[in-house]
Amino acid sequence: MNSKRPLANFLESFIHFSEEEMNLITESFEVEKISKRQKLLESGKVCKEYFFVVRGCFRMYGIDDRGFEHNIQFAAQNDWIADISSFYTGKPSLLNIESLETSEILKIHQKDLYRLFEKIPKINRVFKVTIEHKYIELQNRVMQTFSSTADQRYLDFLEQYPSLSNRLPNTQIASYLGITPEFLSKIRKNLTNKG
Amino acid sequence: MNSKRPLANFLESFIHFSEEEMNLITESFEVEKISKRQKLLESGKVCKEYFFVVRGCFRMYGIDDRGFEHNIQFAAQNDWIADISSFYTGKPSLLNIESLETSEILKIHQKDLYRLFEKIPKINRVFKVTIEHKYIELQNRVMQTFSSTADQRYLDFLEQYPSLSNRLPNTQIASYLGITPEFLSKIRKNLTNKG
DNA sequence: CGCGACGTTGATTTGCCTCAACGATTGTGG
DNA sequence: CCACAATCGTTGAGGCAAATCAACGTCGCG
Repeated sequence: MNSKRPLANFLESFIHFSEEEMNLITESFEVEKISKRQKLLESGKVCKEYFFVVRGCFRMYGIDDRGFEHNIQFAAQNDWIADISSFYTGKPSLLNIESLETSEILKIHQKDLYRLFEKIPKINRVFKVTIEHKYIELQNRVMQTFSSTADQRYLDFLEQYPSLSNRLPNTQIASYLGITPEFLSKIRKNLTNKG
Repeated sequence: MNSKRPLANFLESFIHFSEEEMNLITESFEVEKISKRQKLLESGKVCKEYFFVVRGCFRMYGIDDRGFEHNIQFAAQNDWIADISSFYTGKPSLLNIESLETSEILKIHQKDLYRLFEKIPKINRVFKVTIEHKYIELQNRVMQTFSSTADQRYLDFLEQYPSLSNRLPNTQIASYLGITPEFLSKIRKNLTNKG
């Protein structure tokens, strides 16, 4: 199946898998086309699936007491997304996952993933490394949030995620940075005046 | 060795290890007494060791451009601490790890940990779960930072980490919450007036 | 004892939010 | 293919949460 090629490539970039192993893996995933603004996970439900993004873009976000949304992370092609907290604890998720573009994903159900972990233990490593990456990202983000003002964080975002900042609406970027869209607009105005 | 007992208990709470396995594991760790304000890791150096806290308390923190410190996380007894980012990438750390009390730790060198991963693969699971916990903690923290004001975050901290909030100086808690000690003091005053 | 870390308080400033209003752009159904 | 709604980006006036700066009291400890 053609849309499973990116997953195979992604996995191979970590460890080599035999053809048999790779078949077992890719067969455990299901292709799905996702329209814009479609939800993969809704808060209150348990996250039972892990998603690999083949093409398109997603955001994971929470909603606070006053009804405001806050983006926790984005995921574009060749990235993974799931509410790890809910997935591993089995508790209802506090977060939502939603597409920001027409997208295509590969999804694997929890029980199939656990079966893969048993049958092909070395695939554990891929998921361990993936979480480590996301952990590091969050750690940097906490540090950055406490260290710098919003305009610096915006500049850092542009530099760190050029491919994302091109395609995302500013409202989504503002939500990720923890500021209002209005204030981001003012930051952008200031920057063009200077640059 | 008596001070390795807590580690053995911790590991057993996840998976069972044979006596032989457990010996191999505990022998890979070295006991170390740590005095107050002693550093286990200094920014600029590569984090080559993973630490298990037997007793006492530590903080991991970064220093921003203006010289201000920001606490990323605390670790008390039965918790792990290391700069995972530096440990796994091999790059110099941006963070510091420092004791806040007289403490006792078990430390394992990277090469010994990797040897354990090979010889006793199932121990991987313990470290995977540990990182997942810390990932979830960070995720909640980002969400909380963007959602609520400092007094709410302070109350949440008291509730979530009662054993830490008892023993930590308020300056350290303020640094963790991302506010100044002065402002935390004002928050506390307001709360006592109300309560 | 005297020094350094810690906690507190007040006056002032600032980064960012709130609310309201208004173009521009996109998209969607008739 | 146009009309209209919805989303997005911008601008301005005013307000609030938290920082800054400075001063001072307390406590533990070498």
